[in-house]
Amino acid sequence: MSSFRAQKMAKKKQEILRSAAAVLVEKGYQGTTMEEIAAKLLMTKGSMYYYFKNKDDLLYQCHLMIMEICLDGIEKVINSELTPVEKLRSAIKEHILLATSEKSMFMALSKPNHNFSEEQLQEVLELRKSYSQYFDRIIHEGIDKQVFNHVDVKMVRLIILGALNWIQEWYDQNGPQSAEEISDAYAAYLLKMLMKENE
Amino acid sequence: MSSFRAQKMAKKKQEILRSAAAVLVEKGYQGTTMEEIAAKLLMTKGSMYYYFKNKDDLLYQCHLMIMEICLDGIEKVINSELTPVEKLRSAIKEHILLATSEKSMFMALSKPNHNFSEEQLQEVLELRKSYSQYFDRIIHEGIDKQVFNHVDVKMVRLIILGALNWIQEWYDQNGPQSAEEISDAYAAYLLKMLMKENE
Amino acid sequence: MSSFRAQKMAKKKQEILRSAAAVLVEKGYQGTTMEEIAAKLLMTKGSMYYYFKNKDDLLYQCHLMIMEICLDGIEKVINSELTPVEKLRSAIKEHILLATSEKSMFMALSKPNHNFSEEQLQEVLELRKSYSQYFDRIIHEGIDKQVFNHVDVKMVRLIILGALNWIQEWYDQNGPQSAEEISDAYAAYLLKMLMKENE
Amino acid sequence: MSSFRAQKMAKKKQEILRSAAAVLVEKGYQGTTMEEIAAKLLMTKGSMYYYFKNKDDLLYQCHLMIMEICLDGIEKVINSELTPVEKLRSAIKEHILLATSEKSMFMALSKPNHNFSEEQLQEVLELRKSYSQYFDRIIHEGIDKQVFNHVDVKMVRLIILGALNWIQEWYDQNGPQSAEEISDAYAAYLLKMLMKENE
DNA sequence: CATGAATGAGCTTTCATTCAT
DNA sequence: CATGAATGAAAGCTCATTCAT
Repeated sequence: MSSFRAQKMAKKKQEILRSAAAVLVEKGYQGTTMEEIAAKLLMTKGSMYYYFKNKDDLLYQCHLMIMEICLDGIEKVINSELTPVEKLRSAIKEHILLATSEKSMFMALSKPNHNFSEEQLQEVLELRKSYSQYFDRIIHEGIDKQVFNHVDVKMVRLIILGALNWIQEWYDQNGPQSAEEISDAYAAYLLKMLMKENE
Repeated sequence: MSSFRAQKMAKKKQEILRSAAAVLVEKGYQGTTMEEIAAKLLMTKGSMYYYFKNKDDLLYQCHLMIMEICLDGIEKVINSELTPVEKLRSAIKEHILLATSEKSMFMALSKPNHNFSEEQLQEVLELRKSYSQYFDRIIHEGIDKQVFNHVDVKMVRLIILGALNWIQEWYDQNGPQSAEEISDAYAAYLLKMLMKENE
Repeated sequence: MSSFRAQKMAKKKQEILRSAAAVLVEKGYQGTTMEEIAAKLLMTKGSMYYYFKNKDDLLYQCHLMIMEICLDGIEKVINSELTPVEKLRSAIKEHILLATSEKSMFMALSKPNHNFSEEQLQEVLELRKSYSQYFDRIIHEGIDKQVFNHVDVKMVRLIILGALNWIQEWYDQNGPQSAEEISDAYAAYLLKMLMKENE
Repeated sequence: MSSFRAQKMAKKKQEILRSAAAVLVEKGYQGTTMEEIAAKLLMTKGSMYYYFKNKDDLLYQCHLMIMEICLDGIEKVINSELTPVEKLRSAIKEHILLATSEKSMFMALSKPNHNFSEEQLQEVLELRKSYSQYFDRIIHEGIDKQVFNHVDVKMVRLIILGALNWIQEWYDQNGPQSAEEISDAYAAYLLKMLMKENE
């Protein structure tokens, strides 16, 4: 069956994407070289062109992969039976855990690169939008159920995601705070923007 | 007077830095070329080496300039007679206004580049730290005066600055919200994290 | 076998070095461009970076190669069964033949370049010293065997090597004197500085 | 009188030439920059174009100046009342003294640069030839007067000049041997090639 | 006259990409 | 499939040269 081959290829692709993401995070788009990505996998530069059309394609797929992981995470939250408060708390924690876990390649996400084709760019933005909308949905749900204040949903979501995305800029694996602690604190403070002020 | 010449040179340097910052924001460090910076000023790339030792130097000075502008802004706030609440609100607004105004070259600030010499990196980090500390000071003042809750100052400050810095990622000059509106909303919501919960 | 690949690469490296040496002789260090070295081999300058880290590295290896050829030549002479007189004559002839033969890239040797790293410079100077010392050894042997006068060995050696090295400055492949004739004459005259003056 | 101006200009030219020669010796033709030459004289790059048409011109004149100094030296020797032996000894000493004296810019002489115009090149070669011929003349005189052996004059002269010119490659102002000692030794050994072998 | 400023040609170097084997 | 080797476009940088002031 050709599906065996296809599967094997998909595995390899994933491997490459992971390696690429790691370099991407550290060096940025233009600073990431095919050589370096390949080296991490004990491959040669040339080989990667069997799996990906070109560098842009590779990095594009990299984006997709990361976004999918994120979306998987939040979808699980959305579909759970939690209260809005707990959902938002979970979503925040999930995001931070992903963003700080070693394999996280989140940073690669900022500024989806200009080298992307219009089509690719649209796809990435679409996924981002989906992700945002999941947050919006949680917030709306909270407002509807009257546990959250009547806020400007978009603004609050932008604040939350901004705060979350900034974490990679300063997070240090060996720093004093664990990802766990950070996510607890963040969830607590950010929820204050939303919660009705009586207890 | 030689100071005249020097002044003229300084002016030109500033011009270049501004141009550099603009490109930097759009293309990122590695994506920024001397050619492009120069082209915006109708200069040739060769000319830029009359003013700056090399690309790294140029971009380093770029960082310094931006940071100084930011620091000037917040220092004015700090030294004002405002209440802590108003100070924080002002600092947030100031930051957003700077970050969204045409002169904003804020984005250039993320990930101070790896090409910086150790010395340069230290200097940049030092300035960033100063900026952060000003926020911390305002928060502390609020806590001392019992208008703010007893929060983890560092965490809250990271949330605030994260939210603020993320604005450049989505802010669109021609978008529906003015910088003014955004800053009002941001200030309002972010302050909720801090304010005592009685009305 | 990987040794096959390695060997092929070594061959190519040698080819490049030879080309480099030729240009080096004609244009001097700073005047030598990667482009020109490559052009002679119908390659592109970019390709050369597959074989050598950079221009300095290339030219450094060039030095090493030439010195090794020289050292091989004189070592054969040193280890022969010839009398000191014949050894010196042979060494002189060998040097001139090498210096004038098409493979001569001798001139490249003058003024080992300032771009060399301290380490590289030391290595080159070390090899030069070895070469000089071989001449010294022959002279000493002649003195010990009482066929040469009691001379200041260093001075005489400097005179000899100076005279030899200068040949490239004026030697013309198509000139009236063959390398053979030149080397005969040089050997004869230079030996006069050393020979005992009896019959 | 315009001759006053002319004289002043000539002085300045000489100054520049001296500075240029110094740099030339150390860095080689391509390695010498107008900037560096100017810096040594506390001038600016641009100013030098008032005195010299371009870099090649400057370096050409540099050659001329040096050659003239050399020629002056040997002409004095030639026209003296010394014996051929003494003349040759003097010429050798003179050359070495010039070549090692701090102001010596001899090294600049090797490989008159390819950037010279045909005309300039001819002129330089002409002067060199003159210099060589003076040596030839001394040798011939010695042969005629039967104090020198019947040698191949050209060969011997090439050996002598080669040995002399090589000195700059290794001479070190602070080395163990003084220029005086070196020139004594060189003169003594080189003369042995020529002297009749009886006493 | 001297110079500050600008220019542009030319160099070294990097790197995505290709392709024969 | 994988890779060694080559390519060429583009970048950073240097420097001789020019010119208005």
